[in-house]
Amino acid sequence: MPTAAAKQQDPNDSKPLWREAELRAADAMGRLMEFWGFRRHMGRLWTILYLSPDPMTTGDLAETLQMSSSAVSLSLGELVHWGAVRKTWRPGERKDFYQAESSVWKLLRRVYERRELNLIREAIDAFADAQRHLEEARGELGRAERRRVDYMHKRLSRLSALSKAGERLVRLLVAGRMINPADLQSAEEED
Amino acid sequence: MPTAAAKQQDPNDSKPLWREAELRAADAMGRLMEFWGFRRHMGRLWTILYLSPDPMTTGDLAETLQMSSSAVSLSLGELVHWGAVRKTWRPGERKDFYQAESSVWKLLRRVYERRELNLIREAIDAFADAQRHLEEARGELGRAERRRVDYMHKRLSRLSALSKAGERLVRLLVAGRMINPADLQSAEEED
DNA sequence: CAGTTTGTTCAAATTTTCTTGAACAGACGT
DNA sequence: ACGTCTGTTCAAGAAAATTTGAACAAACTG
Repeated sequence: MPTAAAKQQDPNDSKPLWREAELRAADAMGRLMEFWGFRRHMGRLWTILYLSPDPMTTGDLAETLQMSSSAVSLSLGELVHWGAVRKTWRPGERKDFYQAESSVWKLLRRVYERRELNLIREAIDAFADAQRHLEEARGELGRAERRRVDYMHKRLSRLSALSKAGERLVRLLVAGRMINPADLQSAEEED
Repeated sequence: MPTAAAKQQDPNDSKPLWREAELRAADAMGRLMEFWGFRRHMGRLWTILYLSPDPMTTGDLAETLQMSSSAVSLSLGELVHWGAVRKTWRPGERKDFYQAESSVWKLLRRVYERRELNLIREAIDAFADAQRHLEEARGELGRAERRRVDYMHKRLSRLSALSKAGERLVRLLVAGRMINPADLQSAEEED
């Protein structure tokens, strides 16, 4: 039975010496991207492209990362959708070529813009909704419950304030403007 | 066969009118926390505690959120570990009581500190390792491969610079100091 | 126009993660 | 010291996600 090592060392494969280093870097970036809410493969693919001087085909990528062509297609498509990878074209070649959009920062900005800002806004809405609910129900309550509801209302206001401060902060980040994290702190200190 | 609605309306359960609002807010926060890399339940639990004027027991929480006691125990333990929830004690009562640590900002800071900074540092190390690998291998390569390796080396330097800028940025955020996101941009512009 | 080559989509299968119930352990009151 | 109540841990089961191979579609070649 062939060992894992034997399987890795395909005799006809002129695997470059630096491939291992490349893969390790790609994996580190994959982990990072996973933290941002992407698939690990997306980070790996992007890195391989980023480190390559020339555009690559899906076949190259599949072989380098030992992925199935469908997995490559899926994650690569998502990268293109996020603007992290560009499809390029080569005269005389039938295949599509891909190259990394080199601005990581641009990519991160887009992530925060589309994913995080939306989430925060949804939360802000939910808090406001909850408050409205409380106000409507307040009339029908006894004294004890009314106190409890008032407490919740106040706390929800604080969560709202905090979320709005967060939203502002992310918007500034996306716009590349200076940020003062102390704003967040003060948003929950005032009571 | 009892419908879901019937199951929810336990006749003996004096479910307060505002419970629904509370749950909705809790869920919004759960989603947000999920984005930070936590379990949704952690956000939900924390929110219920945060909105409650009095400390609560695990039983209260399990009932409110319809969770099993083990699930409560698990997620609550993690919240305590992260410093987002405090165990409090009540004279004459045998149960443990829990209350939310009210500073969300403190919690977020801790997240960035422990989770994100570590990840970034690991990535920085991986990039440096990869570069070292390349340097070692460089001698044994032909001309074409050498050019390729040099390219990778340069790109890895850029990734390193970017990661370090990110690390700095997060550290400033954690310290509550002013942040200039333009640093990130410039980290990858210089070539 | 038929035959290749390349890329995408989809359902099935695998892997991973989450959840649960039961067993265990600790603390308290009698 | 025993029984009861509370909280935690763990292995089994359920749910969710990722991955894959195969079928399909599209674009080019001869």
